[in-house]
Amino acid sequence: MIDLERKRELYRLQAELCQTLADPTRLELLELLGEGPRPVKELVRATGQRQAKISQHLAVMRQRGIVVAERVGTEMHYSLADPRILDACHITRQMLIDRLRRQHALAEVVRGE
Amino acid sequence: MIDLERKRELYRLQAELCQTLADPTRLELLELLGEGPRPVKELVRATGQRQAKISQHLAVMRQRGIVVAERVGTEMHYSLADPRILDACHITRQMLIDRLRRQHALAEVVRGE
DNA sequence: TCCGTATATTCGAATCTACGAATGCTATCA
DNA sequence: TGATAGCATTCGTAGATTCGAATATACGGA
Repeated sequence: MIDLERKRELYRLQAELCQTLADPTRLELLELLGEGPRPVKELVRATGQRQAKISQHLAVMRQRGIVVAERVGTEMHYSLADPRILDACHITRQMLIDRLRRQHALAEVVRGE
Repeated sequence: MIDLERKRELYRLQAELCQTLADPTRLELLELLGEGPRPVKELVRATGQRQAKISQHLAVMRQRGIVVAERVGTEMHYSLADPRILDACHITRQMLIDRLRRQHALAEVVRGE
């Protein structure tokens, strides 16, 4: 690779992005936002978490450019900055589901012996 | 969703997987392993990092089932447990590259004024 | 069996992260 | 101009993470 520094910098940014995805609440929020823009109130309701917590997580994702916010009257509407983030999430999720299935199948075999 | 608990547990596991990806060295290792199984020595050489550091990161990924290790004579050969992990990485990376490009284009416009 | 190469583990310090609690800000409406 | 609803921010703390340094383990060859 010609520019090693640039490559390393990209890995650093990518790690930062992954770090932002590394929280169950944030993953749930992203899924919710996948269905379209949503006010904070609705996200709080759907997740059942405290308002401050949701707001903190939204702030993290906003700072990292994963979601964008827009004021609509008295509400703040959040949406995905780039829907491709969901593609990545769905791949990792499918990997997990497949792994769980394999483990389950293995457990069946062991149980049957 | 019928089983909210199961959904939450999946988000937890998914967050754990993302957490494992949230390190530049580990991302670099995954890319290297994408080209095929590699001995630790080679990974140390390619990254230019200390051996202990590489071994620690490999241990983390091994424990989380992202890579698998096999002894070959005196060496340990590591490989990807599921190549789909690279698909997810490439999506996030492409998102970053596109974002950087947009920022660059915007900088050009500003500079030209 | 002793040695060297290859790899793994342990430990401690520095740094980061998520959460609850409390508080602040802003727009609408009476 | 309060008052209220909706949301953001700050702060303190418990727990997690990363790294280097040191040390341990495993295997093949002499």
